[in-house]
Amino acid sequence: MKNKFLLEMQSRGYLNQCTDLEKLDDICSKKPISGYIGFDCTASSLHVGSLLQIMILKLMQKHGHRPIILLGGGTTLIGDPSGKDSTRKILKESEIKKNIQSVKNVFRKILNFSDRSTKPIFFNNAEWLTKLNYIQFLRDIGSQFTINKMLTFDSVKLRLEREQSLSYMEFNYMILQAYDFYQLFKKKNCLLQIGGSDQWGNIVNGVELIRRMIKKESFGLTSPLITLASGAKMGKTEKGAIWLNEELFSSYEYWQFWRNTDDRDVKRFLNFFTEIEPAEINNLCEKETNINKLKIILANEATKILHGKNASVKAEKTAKETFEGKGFSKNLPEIRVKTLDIKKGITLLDFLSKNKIVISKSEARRLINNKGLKINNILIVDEKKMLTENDFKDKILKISYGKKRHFLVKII
RNA sequence: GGAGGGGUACCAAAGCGGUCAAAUGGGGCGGGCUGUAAACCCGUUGACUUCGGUCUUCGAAAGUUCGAAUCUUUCCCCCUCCA
Repeated sequence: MKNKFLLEMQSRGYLNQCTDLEKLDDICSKKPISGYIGFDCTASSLHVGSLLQIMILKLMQKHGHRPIILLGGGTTLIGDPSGKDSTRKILKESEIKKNIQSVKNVFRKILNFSDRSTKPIFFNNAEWLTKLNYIQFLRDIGSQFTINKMLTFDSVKLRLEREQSLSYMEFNYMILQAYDFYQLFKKKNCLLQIGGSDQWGNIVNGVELIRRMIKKESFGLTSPLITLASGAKMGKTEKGAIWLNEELFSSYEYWQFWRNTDDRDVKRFLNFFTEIEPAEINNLCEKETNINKLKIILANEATKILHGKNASVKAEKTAKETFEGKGFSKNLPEIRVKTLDIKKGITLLDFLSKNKIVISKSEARRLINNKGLKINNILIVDEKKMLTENDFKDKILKISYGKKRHFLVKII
């Protein structure tokens, strides 16, 4: 391999499988290409599970290629059966529209829109999919696919083997995705489709469709499925997803997410989720004996890419003040209360549940009994405690839920 | 279409008339150790509570009973085998 883009893909561990790596290498070396990745719009934000794909788009830009982002307004109407045991709930068109708008913001933050030659292009496949004429589509596109072959794809095969139902609607998903690639190829000369390893079947179908329809060559490439050292899938934790949109997951929480990376994942993640050169990462990992320093670098770099330098610096400072100092940082999540409410007095239990720090008062009682609640770093033992003005210093008070979750309560 | 098995908390799985807010394991949460990691150890894991209890929960509804996750009926859903 000689192409810098592909070489870096490989050394960062983004490369899993490619339809024809040698030829792609050749083409990429000669001229800039366009490549696309499709994203579902089933939620108003993407989560870190999609971040690797976005990093790949960013890497394309770095090496002068143009990313195309396909937001699946049309395919989200159907639902991809890949890797799913059951049909997922079907969203309303209006919801999908809203999701698309919201998801676009993440790309605007992460990718570079100022360089003309690599400026990303957004597409919504609803543009062509919703206009299809069924009979025409069957004749032109449907005739290119055999059921025999479709049945052999994992997304279908696994469902059938497990005797889980697969609706005719979902069965069509792969054809539609293949058709997307064909459309992008025609519209923007998009030569490459990238996706997670679970997308391999869908991608190959697209490559094949293009070959059959217009006798042109295109390429497919997949990235590996990332799992955490603990075995869990990247992106969702028990507490909820690690969202990329700030409204759903603050930059401080995001920084904390990376800061809390498992030791065993640190080096991989530096390669996956930062823009530090791979050689430099090797160097760092060899030189730095304190792995926590590396985790801070990871958190800083990853946060910078999504939320910007300022947010990253602020998050690091907040973390430092909160975990290393005895005082409390001004940048912790804030809860505002009115003077009057405090003057009247409120039980701690009511306060915690009213401000959604706990889900129920039982949870709060349990927490106190388990020595997990602190106010201004002082352990609370009395579950009947009242919250009064005396608990505040300069109208501020810190509540800690365990060692990691802290809130500032301000009287306004 | 025929025969059988099953639906229990976040998940898996026991319980099969009262002592069941429901064993056990996993997961989660809190604490300890430590490094905001992992491993390990301890505690906790329906809601409300004046800490006496009260209310809701074992696929859904109705019923039997002093008393039902447990028994009966109907309905819904899943699985296995045969056609």
